[in-house]
Amino acid sequence: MSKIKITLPDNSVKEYDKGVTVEKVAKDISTGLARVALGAVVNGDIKGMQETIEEDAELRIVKFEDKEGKEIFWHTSAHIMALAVQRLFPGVKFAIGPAIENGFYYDFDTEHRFTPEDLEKIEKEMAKIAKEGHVLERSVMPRDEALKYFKEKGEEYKVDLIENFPEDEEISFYRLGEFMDLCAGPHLYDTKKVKAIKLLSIAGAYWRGDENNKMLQRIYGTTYEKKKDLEEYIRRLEEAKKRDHRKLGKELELFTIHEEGPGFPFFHPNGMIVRNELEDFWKKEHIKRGYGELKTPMILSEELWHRSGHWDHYKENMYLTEIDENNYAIKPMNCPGSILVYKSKMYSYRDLPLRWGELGLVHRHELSGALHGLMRVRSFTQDDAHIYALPSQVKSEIMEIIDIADYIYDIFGFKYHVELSTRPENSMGTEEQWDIATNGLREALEEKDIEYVVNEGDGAFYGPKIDYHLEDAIGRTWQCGTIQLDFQMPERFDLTYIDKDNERKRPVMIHRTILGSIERFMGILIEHYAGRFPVWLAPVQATILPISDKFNDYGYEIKKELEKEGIRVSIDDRAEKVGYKIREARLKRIPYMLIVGEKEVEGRLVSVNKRDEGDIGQFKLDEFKNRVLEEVEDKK
RNA sequence: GCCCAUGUAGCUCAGUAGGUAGAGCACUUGCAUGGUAAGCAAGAGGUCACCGGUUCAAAUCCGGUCAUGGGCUCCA
Repeated sequence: MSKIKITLPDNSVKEYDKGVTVEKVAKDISTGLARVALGAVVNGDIKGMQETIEEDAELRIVKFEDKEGKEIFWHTSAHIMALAVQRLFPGVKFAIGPAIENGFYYDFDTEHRFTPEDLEKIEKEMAKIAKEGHVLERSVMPRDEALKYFKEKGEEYKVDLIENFPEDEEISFYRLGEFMDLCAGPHLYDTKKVKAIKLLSIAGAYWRGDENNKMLQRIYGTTYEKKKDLEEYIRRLEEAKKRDHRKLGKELELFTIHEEGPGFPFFHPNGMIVRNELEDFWKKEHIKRGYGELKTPMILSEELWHRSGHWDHYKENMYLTEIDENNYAIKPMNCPGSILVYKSKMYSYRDLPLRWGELGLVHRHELSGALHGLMRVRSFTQDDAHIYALPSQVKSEIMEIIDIADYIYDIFGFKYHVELSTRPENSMGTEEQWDIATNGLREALEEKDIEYVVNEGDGAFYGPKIDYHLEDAIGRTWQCGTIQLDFQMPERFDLTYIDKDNERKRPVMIHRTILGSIERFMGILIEHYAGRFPVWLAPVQATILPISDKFNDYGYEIKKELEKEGIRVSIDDRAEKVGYKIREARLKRIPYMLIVGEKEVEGRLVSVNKRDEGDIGQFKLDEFKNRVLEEVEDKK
């Protein structure tokens, strides 16, 4: 048997027989790591304890705290759940069961409808299996044998999976007790480490995520090594729910959504303040950067949408209407409107690039089941802009947009990730145009040194795009900013400029948003700040709380003073105790409370209570004024 | 759109083996004039989402509709 050299975590090198298991190597590590080992990273690949090492390698032990460790742990947990389901509900067919971000799921096909009570039963069975301490046994089978095995068992989904594997590969299996599953691993050595189990929800999911396929039943769960960690996770989930923008939106009187208009949000006075502040900020930043502003109509003739390609590629999502027996559509996008403005005159190459922004209200028919608070609605305002550029200007324009996005997201303190979305199936244009456009975006990203993931086939029908994804309170990500490069619309609408050589040429069009939609962005902002908006966005910036109604007059006096400076200030003149008023102001997340009583009237002072900080002392009215104005100016 | 769950006062929720509803907060009024997270008391407020069926009787059982929530992206 040939020998291989393995470098261990303490940098010592040991010699082993080729094909040694990770388990064996782990046991040789003297530091006690083997006890906590869930697997190992070997030459960059994660391996379970059962797997073998075939060549010289560097080995790093993986613990639960590591990303890879959780993956192994939850993957094994999915198998434990599958075994539990097999025991309790014989005849269930198995689809797939991966580890996900905070746990795992498994998809099942059965006539039986799983209920919450079933989840409890399954949980108990899982605990039993974990305790039984089964070792997960890895094995391999040739492809045709594996196919035969699953065909005989009637496991049609496993058969489907294998049929889509490369022809000549061996198929690996893991056996957990009586449950034998098609599986690449890696897995825990045995089930004993799984100590805390919680099944979270039952959901429908299409086989292979395709709505033409059968809908399976998916059970989500999570597991931990320690009970305490599971409790901590559940507590975090509950905390996050408290900052749900739908809950805060109602509590802070920002917006509501009614049965009478599903997906069509109503903004209340408080919400409009946040919205208007955001929009004003947006406008100022864009004027600084050479943008002009447009406002184009919401209803435009059907014929226009045929020309733009939306009719063929986007009709499903459009609302249609009729005026004087002619067909019209409510705009789902702003670009055709912008294009009509462009076409209203002739341009020289000297005029380009043209940058035109539009806070454009669009309507899209989203699937009813996809609606979600402000995050996914049927009418929303895009902070859109279209840039008409010479081909030679495209890259610098894209880089400029990347800079704006950075600048704006940074003000709110957002973390985001970037995706590059490539050509979708149902799209316009030639392969070559798409390549040039996609590479253009890629180069800009790389030149800016921005990390991105490629999202194959998710581009717009007219061009590839760079997307900015922001996180909500519970870690779901939502696309906000987007930069799309478009050679199609200029072609379709015959957009031109006159170049140096006196020839008519085609400009390139860039579609872009930064906030994405005002609605979605506000939703994310609400969750990001947990309703505690920074002073410049807060619907009410300061509230005056007289100690008793004897001091209401003074309260109204200073209210007037502050309003003169444009500070949004309210007064609570009810005959309530100050403790009561403070409680209410806190629940409204008002940044400053100004408490006024006898002491303050005498010295023309305000006693200031700052949100999250409490009493910060007495201020002269002017001092306080300046403090707030500076904070508004600073934005952060 | 599809799967599952849910829908009782403005909000959070209780309730009924089928006999037309209850709490706390909020709201109104009165008393209390109180210095940093809920003062006391009284009052008002609901076609129990909507439509239909079963029944002497339906908020409760059955069916449908609408809306909301979670999921349908994570690839053995």
